[in-house]
Amino acid sequence: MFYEIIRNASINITNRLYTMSLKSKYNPTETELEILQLLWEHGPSTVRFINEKQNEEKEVGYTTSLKIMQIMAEKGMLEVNKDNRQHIYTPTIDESETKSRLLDGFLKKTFSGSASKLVMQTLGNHKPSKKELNEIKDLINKIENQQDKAN
Amino acid sequence: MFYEIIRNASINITNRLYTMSLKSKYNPTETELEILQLLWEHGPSTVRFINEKQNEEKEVGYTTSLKIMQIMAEKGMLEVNKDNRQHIYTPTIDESETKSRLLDGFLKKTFSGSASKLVMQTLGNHKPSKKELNEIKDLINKIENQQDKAN
DNA sequence: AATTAAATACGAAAATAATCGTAGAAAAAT
DNA sequence: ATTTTTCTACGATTATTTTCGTATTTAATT
Repeated sequence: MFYEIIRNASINITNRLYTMSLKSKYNPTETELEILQLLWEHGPSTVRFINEKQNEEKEVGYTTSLKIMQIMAEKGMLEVNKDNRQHIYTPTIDESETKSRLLDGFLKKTFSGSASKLVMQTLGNHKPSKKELNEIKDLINKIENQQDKAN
Repeated sequence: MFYEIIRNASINITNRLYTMSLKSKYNPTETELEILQLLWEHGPSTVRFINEKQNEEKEVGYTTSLKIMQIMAEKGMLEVNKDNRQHIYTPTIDESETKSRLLDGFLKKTFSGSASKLVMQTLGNHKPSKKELNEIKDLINKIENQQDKAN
């Protein structure tokens, strides 16, 4: 029953470790990222489920979702459990790691790598709530403490 | 002498106002953004100049730069002064406006629109300098004051 | 068991982005 | 004046991403 998924998992784990160590092989395209987000949010899913979620936003043919998810699996970004007819797809890549890599790229391309520019611009455009502001301030304090220690 | 550029300018100003009002017509591609950055940084430039700057990073054929800049002009993102043989290209779109639009898109696609998540992630990955931290803190204070006033 | 419904497999087409080669025009150098 | 260099114009090609149609397989329904 579970052989397949377990076998897949172990293969993909080595796979992931390997490719991760040789530096961020995965650059999800826009559509791929959309699907990753859904999978991260809802956990392992069928094509049908993902396709329906996508259709809440915009019309996407079923075979379109299918094809893309198959390609993602081919690339190693997803792993597939084929035990049942409805295959189940799971991301092999870590959400926050992937996002921070995407962030890095965006930062370089758009803000010439200046993190503070980006932060300022973001805060200027979208005022966060009080609670969020406090979280951010806490983080800043932590960073400052670390810097002080370093001196 | 200057007729051409002035005429172009005025055309493009109305153009810009028009298209801006119907919501962000310009979604520069990656290469286009690269070129925009160079133009914003160095001011109106020739293809040759841009191409040489690009080549400091990676090899790009001259006609490739040319073609892309021509396309950008066609789209209305750049305006061209053709008075002299070496055409001079100028962005018609505003740097910070464009960047904040790109930021918005990225925020939606990658952080489901949560500005504070993005800020936290950014600060976590790239610790800014003391000076930058202070700037950010100032901005946060300003935002907090505004919020207090609103209550 | 036969029919219908719901998946996947596969390949091709459409859309978009990026690169380049070649020709011809204009200027600069000889 | 001729040659050489430096541009732009233009079209074609390549690469990548996205979409979709059709065939086939598998399961569910009657």
